[in-house]
Amino acid sequence: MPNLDQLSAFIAAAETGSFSAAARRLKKAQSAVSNAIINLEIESGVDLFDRSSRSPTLTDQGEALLKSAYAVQSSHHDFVAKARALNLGEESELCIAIEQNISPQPVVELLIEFEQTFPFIELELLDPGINDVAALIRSGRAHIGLMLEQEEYPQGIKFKGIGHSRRMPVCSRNHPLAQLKQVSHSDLRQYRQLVMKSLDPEDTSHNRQVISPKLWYAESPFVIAELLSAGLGWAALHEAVVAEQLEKGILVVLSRTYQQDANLQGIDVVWTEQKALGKGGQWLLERLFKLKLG
Amino acid sequence: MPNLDQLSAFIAAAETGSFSAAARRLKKAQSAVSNAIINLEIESGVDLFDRSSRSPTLTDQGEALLKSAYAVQSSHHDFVAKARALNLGEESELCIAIEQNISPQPVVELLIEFEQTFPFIELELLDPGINDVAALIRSGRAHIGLMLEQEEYPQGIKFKGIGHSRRMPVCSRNHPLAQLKQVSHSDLRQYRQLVMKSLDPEDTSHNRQVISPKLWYAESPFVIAELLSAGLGWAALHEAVVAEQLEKGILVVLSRTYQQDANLQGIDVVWTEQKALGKGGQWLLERLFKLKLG
DNA sequence: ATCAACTTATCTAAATATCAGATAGATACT
DNA sequence: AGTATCTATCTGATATTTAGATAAGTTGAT
Repeated sequence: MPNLDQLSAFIAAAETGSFSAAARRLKKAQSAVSNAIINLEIESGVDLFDRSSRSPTLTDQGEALLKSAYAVQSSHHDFVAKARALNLGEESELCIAIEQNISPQPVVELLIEFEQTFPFIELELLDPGINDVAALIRSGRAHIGLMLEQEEYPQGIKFKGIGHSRRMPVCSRNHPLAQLKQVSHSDLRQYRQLVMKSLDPEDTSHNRQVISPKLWYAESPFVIAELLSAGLGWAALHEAVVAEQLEKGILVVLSRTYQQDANLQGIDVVWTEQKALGKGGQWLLERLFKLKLG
Repeated sequence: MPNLDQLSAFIAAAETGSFSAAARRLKKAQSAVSNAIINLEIESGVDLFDRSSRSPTLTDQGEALLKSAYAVQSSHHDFVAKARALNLGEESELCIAIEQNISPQPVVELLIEFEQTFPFIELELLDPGINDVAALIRSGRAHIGLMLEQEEYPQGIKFKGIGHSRRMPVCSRNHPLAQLKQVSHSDLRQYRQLVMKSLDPEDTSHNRQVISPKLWYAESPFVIAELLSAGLGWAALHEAVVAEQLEKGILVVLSRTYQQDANLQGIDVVWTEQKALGKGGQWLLERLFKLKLG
């Protein structure tokens, strides 16, 4: 039953220690504050102030309720602030998809700042497998994505390169390939190759990676890394995926006799202009453009 | 500017999917709900509902603001509930002092239930050294205490025994005393004794514990246990304090040739009736009476 | 003790906000 | 077409809130 004006009067009076001062702060008549607090006391059934002296002082119970009053007031401020943010063009939610092959760390650093700047935007993070980011953007499920570059994108998708990721053939340190000083294509062909494959059945980009005729597929590079760690086959994986296992010595990089320079793959920011981005999305996009990855 | 009635109307309409149904739930006229929501939309500057079809549906922005509206409403409910609790005789805060020699664990189990039963009472826990609980109760700093029994308590303090704690002479496993099969008083007198002493300079109860002429004092039994672990002297400590270090073998109990039965010391609940306890304090007191410690 | 300067409580009348009821127009379903 | 249900809007009645004036109390200085 107590309303927000009564709570504001209560808070102002508690902070200033005077009903009159509270009235001046709130730009209301003294009688308005006095009435508000008396009514609040009647409705809540609690004596909030001890008026025996000149300046009213909070009772113990008043002190306790003051904390709850602050809680109401601050959540109300949040409501108003969120409405204002929406009015100024902030979206209410933003979904970002970062392909698993790409290290999220530089983006996470941006997001720390994002959280401060746009406290009311709800953020969702997706980490799809290879080449699935574009589909998420296109369907509207995600608003901004980071993915390994493709030769062509679905219509309506915009993209911009922001760096590179190194891809390298790796296997378990116990794998026969790991015992060779240098491996050639014909060496690789003798063992099972694990290839990343998109969820999208139309996507055929994985075919360009095929070297060995003995193939298994997985959507997630992390699943592949696990298989490799268990000693199964070899795969071309990105540094972000295998950095930790290389560090620990579980996986090793194969030295190649061939195409030493084809191992750099571009990283693109992708988004769509069909659904216009809000203030938060624009801010994030601009920051992503300034990144230099790899 | 938006008020609580408008937020209630917003929430009810969002939940029922209809302004009319919301009005029925809130027992108001349909026009009241319609006005409330329209005014809320004007004041916040956000279109909350899409009215193009028969039943209004939340816009994305409305969905976002609904969450904030819930936050305001629930904190307001908390305010009202807290006021009601205070009215029904709950204190706003309760301070419990548990002497360090006593294991807090049985009380902690009670407090789990307390937190559910009295969610609005702020609880403070103190863990004073030996014999300082009574002073905290007497000064009003704490409302309920658990302490090792004393022969007499300050005036105005009420107490009730709820169990016992075992006190035993302990020292480091590397200490010379630990090498003896059995220790006598004259053995103990040869080494430094560490004694718990109250903060209160008037308190002389530590004198009754003195055996050795080589004395050091500490307020906290845990500090004494640390000194013992480092190999310094011996002390009579309670099981709650040294259980862990006995388990690990850092400290050992000395086998005595004397008074095998004087090692049980009573545990009292103490409180005062000068300041009447509220509902929460009464509840806790009754539960403490039912405990059987030791 | 007296006074000045400040408090809070209370009263009144006016301004304001809120509400229920009636009505009209729109939508969905039979 | 007909029925039921919905929302927006208008209107007058009701309730609440407000400012201003006033009374009475407190504080601290003179």
